[in-house]
Amino acid sequence: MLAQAASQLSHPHALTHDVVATPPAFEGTLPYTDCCYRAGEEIYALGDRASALYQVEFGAVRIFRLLADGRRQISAFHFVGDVFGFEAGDRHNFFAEAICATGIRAYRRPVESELAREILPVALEALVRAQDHLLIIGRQNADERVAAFLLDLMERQDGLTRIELPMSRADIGDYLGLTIETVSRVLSRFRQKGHVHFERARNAEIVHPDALRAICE
Amino acid sequence: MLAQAASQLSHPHALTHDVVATPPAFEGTLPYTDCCYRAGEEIYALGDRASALYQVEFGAVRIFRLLADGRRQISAFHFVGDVFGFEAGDRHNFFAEAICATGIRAYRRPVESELAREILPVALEALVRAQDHLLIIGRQNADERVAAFLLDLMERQDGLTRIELPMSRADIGDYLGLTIETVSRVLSRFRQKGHVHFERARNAEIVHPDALRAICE
DNA sequence: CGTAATGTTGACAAGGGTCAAGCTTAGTGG
DNA sequence: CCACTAAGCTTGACCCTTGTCAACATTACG
Repeated sequence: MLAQAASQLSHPHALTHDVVATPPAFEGTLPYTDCCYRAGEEIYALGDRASALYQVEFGAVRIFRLLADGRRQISAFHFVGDVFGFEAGDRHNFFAEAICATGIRAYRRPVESELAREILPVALEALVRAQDHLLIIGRQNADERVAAFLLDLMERQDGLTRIELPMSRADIGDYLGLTIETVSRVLSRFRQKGHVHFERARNAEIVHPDALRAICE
Repeated sequence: MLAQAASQLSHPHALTHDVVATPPAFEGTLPYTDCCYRAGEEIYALGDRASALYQVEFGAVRIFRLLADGRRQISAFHFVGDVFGFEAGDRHNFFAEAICATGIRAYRRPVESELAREILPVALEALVRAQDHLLIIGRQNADERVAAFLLDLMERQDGLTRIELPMSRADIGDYLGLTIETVSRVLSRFRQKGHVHFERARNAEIVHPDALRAICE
């Protein structure tokens, strides 16, 4: 597993281009460099100059904002193949951190004219995702939110019922607008009902996807 | 007031181009037609072909989604000058309705290559707005949400402390992820504390903007 | 002027948050 | 290799914010 090799790296550092087989997002169009991050490491911070586009090669990334008192809202998780890091201005409006040992391909930001065509589809998709998320957080209860989250994870992991949850319960809570405790309680209830089986806290088998679908309507 | 003239129209219909002085969003680049809508009228529905971009000339628009059981999440309000209606695919993912008598300029959707450069900035801005909204709904309480909403309205109405709320309490609730009753109670509390003065339910004076800023941090 | 839609307020209930204790797991160092 | 520790997770008890239900007030409109 690539993540194992990566976890031994003490600092993010450039790799050669042929380490990983992730298909490039901008095939043949943009120069890039690869970089590894350990769990919890910052990829960029709010206010940093937005000078690159990023693609996840392996691992997972959380994108978030903070309120003055420390409350955190995770607006997105990114997994293998996902592209992120484009911004409205020339500065980042968010923080990005590696959730676990993570490889990132950084594409030098193309000039404005080319950039538009390249990333508009990605930006529009991100917009739809953000608005879906808004519906979930604004109008669904804890059970519905967690069910939708598990189904989303499943779909993004090739639809396989065995899923990994690389993020902590705190991450899930901050993504769904819930507390750690509520996330934990809902997952326990799903487990008791037999909808999900947890081998470990971060490895689950979705036993009855349809039960979850029925919950989030 | 243009809205008065518009409110007499019985059906949406094309206007000549020189009725309103709103600066076009795509000056000289795209052909357009103008159209009027009455309060509550649908501009487009989920699933409709996304064949145009829209700009508000006067009035206000709500963009929303529905859950199967009728719960509604308003993802955005659009006011004079705002551009909306771009989508990830070739179909609309949302409903758009006029909140009050509203004039809309519909630009024929440009070909893909031109489209990208035109609307990328608008799309990125919408993304930031959606993600801001996510933080508010996911991590702020009722007082903070309503305070942030009032300040947002104020800023978008030229920063003047006299603001209009064209939308109903139900709209505000569905935008902020609250019920009508909670919105009403919070507004009453703000009124009692002297932060806001309501001349009518939909006309307010923000007496102490800083008090509201302090509330939403 | 009368009616329906919209908004306000109150009483009560419940979903989810807070605080606290205990359990599991992974990582570390002897 | 095992024991210790810290971080992460789970569970329980309690409480608070917000939702629900209902009555009433106000406004807009025909």
